[in-house]
Amino acid sequence: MIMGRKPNTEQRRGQIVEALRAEMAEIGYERASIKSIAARAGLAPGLLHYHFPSKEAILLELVEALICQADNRYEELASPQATPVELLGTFVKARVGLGGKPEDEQVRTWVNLMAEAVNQDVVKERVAAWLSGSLEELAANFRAANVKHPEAKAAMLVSMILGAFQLHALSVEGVPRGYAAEEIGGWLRQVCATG
Amino acid sequence: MIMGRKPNTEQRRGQIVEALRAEMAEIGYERASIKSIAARAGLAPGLLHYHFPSKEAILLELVEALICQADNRYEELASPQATPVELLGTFVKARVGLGGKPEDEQVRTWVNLMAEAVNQDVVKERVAAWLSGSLEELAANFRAANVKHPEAKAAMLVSMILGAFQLHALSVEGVPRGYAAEEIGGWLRQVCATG
Amino acid sequence: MIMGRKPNTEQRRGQIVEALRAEMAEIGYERASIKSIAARAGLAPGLLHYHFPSKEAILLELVEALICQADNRYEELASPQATPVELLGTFVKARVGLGGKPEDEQVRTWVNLMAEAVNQDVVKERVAAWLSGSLEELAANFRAANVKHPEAKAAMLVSMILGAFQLHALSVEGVPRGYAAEEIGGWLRQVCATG
Amino acid sequence: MIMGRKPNTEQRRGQIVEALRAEMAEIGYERASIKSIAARAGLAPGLLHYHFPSKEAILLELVEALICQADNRYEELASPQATPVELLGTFVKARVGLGGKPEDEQVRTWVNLMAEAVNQDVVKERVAAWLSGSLEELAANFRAANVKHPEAKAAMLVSMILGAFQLHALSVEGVPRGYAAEEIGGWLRQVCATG
DNA sequence: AATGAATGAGCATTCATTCAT
DNA sequence: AATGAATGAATGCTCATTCAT
Repeated sequence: MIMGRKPNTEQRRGQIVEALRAEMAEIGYERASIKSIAARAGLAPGLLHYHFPSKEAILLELVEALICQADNRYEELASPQATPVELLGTFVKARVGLGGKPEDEQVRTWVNLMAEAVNQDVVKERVAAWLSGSLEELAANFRAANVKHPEAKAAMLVSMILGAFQLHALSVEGVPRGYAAEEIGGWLRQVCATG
Repeated sequence: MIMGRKPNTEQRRGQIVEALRAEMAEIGYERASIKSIAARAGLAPGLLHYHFPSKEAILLELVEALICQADNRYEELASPQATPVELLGTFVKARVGLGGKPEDEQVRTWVNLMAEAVNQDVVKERVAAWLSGSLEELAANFRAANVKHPEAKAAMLVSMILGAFQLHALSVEGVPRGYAAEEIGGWLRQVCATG
Repeated sequence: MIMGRKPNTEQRRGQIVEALRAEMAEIGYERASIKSIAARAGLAPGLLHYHFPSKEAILLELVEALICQADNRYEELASPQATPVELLGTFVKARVGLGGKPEDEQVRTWVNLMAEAVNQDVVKERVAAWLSGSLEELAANFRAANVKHPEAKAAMLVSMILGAFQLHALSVEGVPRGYAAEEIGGWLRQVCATG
Repeated sequence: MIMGRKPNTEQRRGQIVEALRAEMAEIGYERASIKSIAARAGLAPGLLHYHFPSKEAILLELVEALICQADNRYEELASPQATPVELLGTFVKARVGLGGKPEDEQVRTWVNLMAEAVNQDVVKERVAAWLSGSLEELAANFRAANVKHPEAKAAMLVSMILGAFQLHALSVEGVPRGYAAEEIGGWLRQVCATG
C-alpha cells in the first residue's frame, strides 16, 4: 500500500502568504520579488510556483486571508443581541481599535493592499465587492437607526477608516495618537443621535 | 553673436511630468516605464534622461506640481476676509468639490501618488511635510473656531478626504455620488457649531 | 529524504570567470559585456547574475584566481632549501619564463587586469596589496643577499616584469623574442654579485 | 568683402584634446564620455563632434600630442655633441626625471593611454610604431657603446620605464620614491661599462 | 562655429516563470 | 514536494552620434 508523504500544501501556502504579507508591509507588492518572499518564508524560490501558479495568485490568497481576518474580528466583537448603533461602534472598534506596535504593520499591509487594488483589476474586483458588502451592511444599520442618507453615512465611515490608515502609514507629524477611534466614535454618536 | 539652439527644457519637462501623471492615473508609478512615459509624451525614451536624471526625479517634480496645484486651488477659493469656519469649508471644496469626468483621473493620480509615498522615502518625506503643514493650518482654524481637539479634528478632516479618494478609485458599488462633499460638510458644520 | 537539484555553482562560477578572462585577454574588461561573457561561456546572460551579484564581482573573483595562480607558479618552482638569490631567479622564471602561444593570452589578460586596476578602486586595492606583499618578500631576499637598496631593487624587478608584459601586449616590432627573461636574469646576477 | 569669423579650430581642438587627457588621467578612456570631456573643456557637447568626427579621433590626436611632447622633451635635453651613452641617460631623464605632483597626472595619462592601446587597434598601431622607432634609436646607441644584445637592452630599457609608470599608477606601498631614475641609471651605467 | 535637443542602440541588472533533478 | 539552476524579456540608464536652430 502506497503511503506517500502527508501533504503539507496548506501549511506551505500559509507560510508563503504570510511572507508576502510581511513583504508588502515593508516594501509593497511590486517591490516584493518571488525571491524575497521565498527568503522570508524560508523556502526555495522554485517552491512558490509549485504551490501557486503566479505571484498574483499569492496576492489573491492574501486578499482572502485579510478579508477573512477582518470579518472575523468584527464578528467576534459583535454580540448577537446588539443594537444597530452598537454594531456600528463595533465595526469601528474592529477596524481601528487595536493600538500597539503590531498594528503599524497591519496598517501598512492594508494600505499597500489597497494601493495594489487600485491598479490590479482582479484585486480591485475582489476588494470592491467586499467593501460593497460592508457598505450595504453598514447602511442597513444606519437605516435601522433612522439615520438619514444611510448609504452616504456608510461610505463616509469606510472612507474615514481608509483615510486614517493612509495618514498613519505616511508618518505625518502633528497627528494625535489614537485620534481616529475617538473622532470616528464621536461622529458616529452624533450622527446616530441626530438621525 | 552666437545663438545656438534655444532651450526648450521647461516645456519638455512639463510634457514629461504630465505624461507620468497620466501613466500614474492609469497604471501607477511602478508599472509606468520610461518607455511608456516617453511614448505617451511622444518623445524618444532617451530624451527623458536628458531632461531628468532619473525616473524618481520625474516623480518628485510631479509631486511638486500636484502639491502646488492643490495649494493654488485652495488659495483661489479662499477669500482674505473669510472666517476660520469658512476657510475649513473652502478647504473641503478645494479638495473634493469639482465633480465630473476629469476628476476621476485626478483622484486616481492622487491615490497612486499616496500609494507610492508609503513605500518611497523621498516622496513620503515630501508628502508628509506638506500634509503636516496642511494639518497645522487646519488645526489653527479649528482652534480659532473654538473646536475641541483641533489637531484631531484636522487629522480627521484630512483622513476623510484621503479615504474618500481611495474609495472612489476602487469603484465600489453602493457609494452615492457626491457623498463626500456633502457628508464632510455636514460633519464640519456640526463640529464647528458644537465646539 | 528530499534531494532537489544538486548545486553546480562552483563549476558555473569557474566557467564564468574563465569566460571573463578570455574576454579580457581579447577586448578588455570595459568592452566585455555580460552578454559577450555569457556567450563565450555558453550560458544565458541572466545566469551570470544568478551566480554573481555584479560584473565587478566576476572581475574580483578573476583577480583572486590570477593572483592565486601566479603565487602557485612561484611556490611550485621554489625549492625550500633555495638561497635568496636563487629565489629571486625563480621569481623571474615564474613570471616571464613560460614562452609559447598560450602565454600571449596570459600576458594580455594580466595587462588588461592592471589597466583596470588603475581605474577601479576595489581592484586597485587588491592588486596593490598583493604587489606590496611581493615587493616585501623580494626586498627581503635582496637584503639577505646583501644587495644595497633592497626595496628599490624589488620595485625595479617588478617594474621590469610589468613593463615587459606591456611591451609584449603592444606587439612592438624590433623586440627580440625572450629578451625579458634573459635581461632580467642578467641584471639580477649582476646586482646580486656586486652587492 | 566677406570677413567671417577668424577660425579658432586649432585652439578648440587643443582644448578638447587637453580635456580628454585630463579625463583619461582621472578615470580612463572608456569611462570618459563626450559629455564629461565637454564639461571639462567648458564647451557644449555638440561642439566636440563638430571639431572631431568621433571620440576615437580625439584620442588619436591626443596620442600624437603626447608622443610629440615626449619626443620634444628628449630632444630638448639631448645635446648634439653628446655621446651615445650620454644620450641613453638623457632618454631616461626625459621619461622619468621630472618628479613632483604634476607628474602623477602625466604618469596616469600614459598608463591609461597604453592600456587603451592594448585593446584599440588604431591606437596600438600608432603607439607600437612610435615605440619601435624609439627602440631602434636606443639600440643604435647601445650598439655604438659596444653593448651586447643592443636590441634586447633597448627593449629592457623601455620595459623598465613602462613598468615603473604602471607601478607608480597603482599606488603600491613599499615602493621607494624616485627609485626608477636611480635604478635605471645604475643599470645603464653598468651595462654600458661592461659592454 | 556653436548650442543644446534628439535619437536609438547598448549596458548591467532584475525578475517571474520554467525546468531538470 | 522540494531544490536550485536556467531562461529571456523587461527595466532604468548611459552614451556616441546626429540634427535643428
